[in-house]
Amino acid sequence: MNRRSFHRAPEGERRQELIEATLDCISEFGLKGATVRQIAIRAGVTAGLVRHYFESKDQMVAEAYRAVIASLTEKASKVEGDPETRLRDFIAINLTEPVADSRSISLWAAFISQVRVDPVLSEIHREGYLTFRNSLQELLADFLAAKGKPADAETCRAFAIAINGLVDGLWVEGCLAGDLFREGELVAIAMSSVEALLGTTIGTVKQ
Amino acid sequence: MNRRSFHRAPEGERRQELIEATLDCISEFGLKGATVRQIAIRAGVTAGLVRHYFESKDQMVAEAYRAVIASLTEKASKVEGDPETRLRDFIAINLTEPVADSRSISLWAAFISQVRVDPVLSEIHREGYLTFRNSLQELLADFLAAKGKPADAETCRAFAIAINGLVDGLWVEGCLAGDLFREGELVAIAMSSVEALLGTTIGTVKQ
DNA sequence: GTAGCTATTATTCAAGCGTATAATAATACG
DNA sequence: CGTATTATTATACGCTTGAATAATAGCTAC
Repeated sequence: MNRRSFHRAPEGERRQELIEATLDCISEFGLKGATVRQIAIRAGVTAGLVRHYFESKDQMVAEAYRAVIASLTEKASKVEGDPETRLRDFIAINLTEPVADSRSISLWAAFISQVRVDPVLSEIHREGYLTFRNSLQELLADFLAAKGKPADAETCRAFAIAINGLVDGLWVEGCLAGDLFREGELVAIAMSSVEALLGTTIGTVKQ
Repeated sequence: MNRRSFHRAPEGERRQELIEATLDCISEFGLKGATVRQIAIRAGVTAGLVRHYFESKDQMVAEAYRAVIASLTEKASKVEGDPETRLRDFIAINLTEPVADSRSISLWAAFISQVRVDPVLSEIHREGYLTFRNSLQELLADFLAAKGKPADAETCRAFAIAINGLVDGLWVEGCLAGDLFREGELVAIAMSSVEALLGTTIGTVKQ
């Protein structure tokens, strides 16, 4: 009858630990391997506790997805400084760690693969995507205006779609096969590509 | 004792049906929901038959992944005509159906999410990615040479990385939220973006 | 301190999983 | 036409899953 000792965690903290453990398991073992038991082990508790904090495993996973999106977007959303600096930082942040790493894309892909299956996840995704693209669009509007270039809504929309695609695509490439690129190569390619797209320098120094 | 009637399928055909059923289930129910039983139902056979054609479920899934990559790359790999036409077709093919649809990205994402988990899938992915990017790189080399632009290996490599990223990123955007874009908008944005990147027209007509 | 609350553990359950095996029906071949 | 072959079905097995329940241990308030 050796019942294991334990300590009571403050409300909220344990929830956070469980969500983090969920993400760890999904990235390491896949959605299939992220079982309630495995997650509990990772969080250092027993399986039953999950249902004390969440209505179901599915609900916990959905909240974990929200956390992923937040971690992928929050850093880039709070860039500061003049428009040019903000644009440069936006690109660099999305293509370097911790945003660009294999854990991130594992999590992202795991959830994307469920978008068709689970309408809840689908809605969470769409919300996150639009927020991200809109913040990029505003950033571009400021930047183009500062450069004295046409910055009407339609132009900014097209640029935002293109640059969002470019950055996302390079992010995927880098996350999945970072070893195929030289140090800083992806960021450099992104910078010069954005300059070519916008027809302006963004303050990067050509080698 | 009503044993269900059945017909014997020609060798290879049944394998193909099972792989197709596997992909259907993964895209509709996720990797988790793609159980042997569900796959068998989709294929119109009983579960036991899977093990008659494949050593294990995992092996069947790996072969299914090969099929996905093939379907995503084969159309774009056999573009024909002069370099300019081939480049244009390459872009258009990747951003319109059937390559760009929600089923494709569900499958792609499901496998990407397993790349860290399963070394077999990881190797299959890397192989497919490099093949795809190299064919794009050759395409660009031909195109730039035809346009009388510098086409050294390093330049082509950087362009291939950037354009591959751009196309992949737009592909993801379109697959996940096609309804957010106007008809043909993504292709148009891709075309004009590639023109800006390469500093050349590629024969598209500006609206 | 100690009574009460609840966070946490321990245990149990039915359902579903991948796989193994044996029975059977469709085909191929002499 | 009969027989061997094997693709297919049917059934069973051991294991894992998410969830429900009961027991218990740590904290808080008085």
